[in-house]
Amino acid sequence: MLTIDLDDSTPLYLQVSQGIQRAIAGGALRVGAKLPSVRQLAGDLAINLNTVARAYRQLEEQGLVRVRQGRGARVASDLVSGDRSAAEADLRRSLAQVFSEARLAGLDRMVVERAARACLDDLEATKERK
Amino acid sequence: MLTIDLDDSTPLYLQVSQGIQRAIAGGALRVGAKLPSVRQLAGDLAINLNTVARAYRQLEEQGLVRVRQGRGARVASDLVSGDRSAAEADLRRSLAQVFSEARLAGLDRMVVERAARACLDDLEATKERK
Amino acid sequence: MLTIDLDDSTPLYLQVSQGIQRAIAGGALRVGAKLPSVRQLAGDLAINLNTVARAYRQLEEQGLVRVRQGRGARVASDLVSGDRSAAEADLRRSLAQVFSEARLAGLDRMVVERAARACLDDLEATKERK
Amino acid sequence: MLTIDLDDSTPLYLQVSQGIQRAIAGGALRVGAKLPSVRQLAGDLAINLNTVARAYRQLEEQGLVRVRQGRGARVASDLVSGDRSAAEADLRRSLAQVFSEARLAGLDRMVVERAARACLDDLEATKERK
DNA sequence: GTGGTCTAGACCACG
DNA sequence: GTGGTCTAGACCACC
Repeated sequence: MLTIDLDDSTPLYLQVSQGIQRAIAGGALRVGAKLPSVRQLAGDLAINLNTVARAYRQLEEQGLVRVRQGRGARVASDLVSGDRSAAEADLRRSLAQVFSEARLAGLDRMVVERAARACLDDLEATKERK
Repeated sequence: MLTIDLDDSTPLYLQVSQGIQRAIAGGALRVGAKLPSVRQLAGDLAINLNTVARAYRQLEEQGLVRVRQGRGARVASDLVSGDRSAAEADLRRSLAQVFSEARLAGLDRMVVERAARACLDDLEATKERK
Repeated sequence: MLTIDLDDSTPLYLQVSQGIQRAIAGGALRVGAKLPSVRQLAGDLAINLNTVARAYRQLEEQGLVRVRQGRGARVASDLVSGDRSAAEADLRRSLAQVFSEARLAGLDRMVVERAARACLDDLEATKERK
Repeated sequence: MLTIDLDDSTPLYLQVSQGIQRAIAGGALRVGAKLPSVRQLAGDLAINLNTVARAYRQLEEQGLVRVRQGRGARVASDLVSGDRSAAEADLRRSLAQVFSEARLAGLDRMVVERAARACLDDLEATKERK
């Protein structure tokens, strides 16, 4: 579920933290769920321990995860604090770029719309089964 | 229409090339249209000349723009080459991340859907007037 | 009066020992007073027995507390040994940091001064009633 | 002005970031001022480059510093965002602990008061000379 | 030249 | 056994 792609230019620690973010947003990781240990996850993903630690630190700073010395990390929340309208502006900016790239790549509007709907549905899927 | 945000951590040259990509995708810049000169754009945006040059070089590598010595740069195409299905996979990956972030920020599904629709409509708007 | 905050990143054993230190400094626990047993306090605070034991050990090393096998722990002193001028240097270093953080957080000088006075007063309050 | 104490159990990266925080709070580093480069500061303090980088990253996350690729770091603000009343609660908690330690070390109230006043004065000193 | 990322490996602190 | 810190050194991205 959490995969890393060495050919992706996104920093590894971001690939890790974003993967966990998606799992939290989608409900695969509920509040209170335990995350794998830094060492374990580093081993599974075949990346360095410090890289995973940095990802966890970032998630903790966002308030999504709570790390406790010697007791591992748990999901603390499924909401990040911050300005709602700023978030919406960010969303629009990101979507404008993503959609532009898709259209330039030759995907027509219908394909893009379908992909968007599918992604949104995926996101809710696990959540509903609560 | 092309703006630079120095507080955005996105590299300057990417902000430039992405802005031009969006203009091409949205039809504001049609095939054959002349781009401002490197020197001029650098002056307008108050950034380094090399930074703009790098953005143009990137666009040329994508095949969107054709730069000719001494005669400026023109839009060469509104399609980048590349595998269609790879593009769709990229799109889904990007959307999954963008939507996750929006949901974690507290935006509900309806707001996200509306934003997506609005962005897609914006993208077509200019194009239709062809 | 002694509370544990699991969301505080301060190690649990330090939260315990510091709480007892404050009680001794403020006179709530006088020299000779009996401390709760390790087992009892661990139960009350719902934390591990070893954690409390470690706090007591630290207090004993400072000379504030004397633990006697099978007879519990008592306050041995309300003074820690050590260089007076070193303590003053420590105090200044700590205050410089604490005040800086307060000012950066937007608290103005008057608020900070009032808080300092209030804390000092609190500390003496119980003591005076000796 | 910024010194590192290897005998202090405070993590090095925190010693660095706190030192810079104090300089900003005290006005020694005004908004817009350039910080030394990561490499330079690491060299001056004889610590590892990554340790300084982590301190800078932390300051950037707090919004006090703005780091720009290839162009170094500058002071972005002398205020951290956050709840004012939470900051005051933090202040009181910190002061309670610091004052307790001072009293236990044998410093009498007058000495502590004088130290507090001196620290506050120091903090304002540079600022006033604006 | 600037900062960013990643690795490898060691040691410590915590519960 | 958990995470935290620090180091050393390499390579890359940016302007």
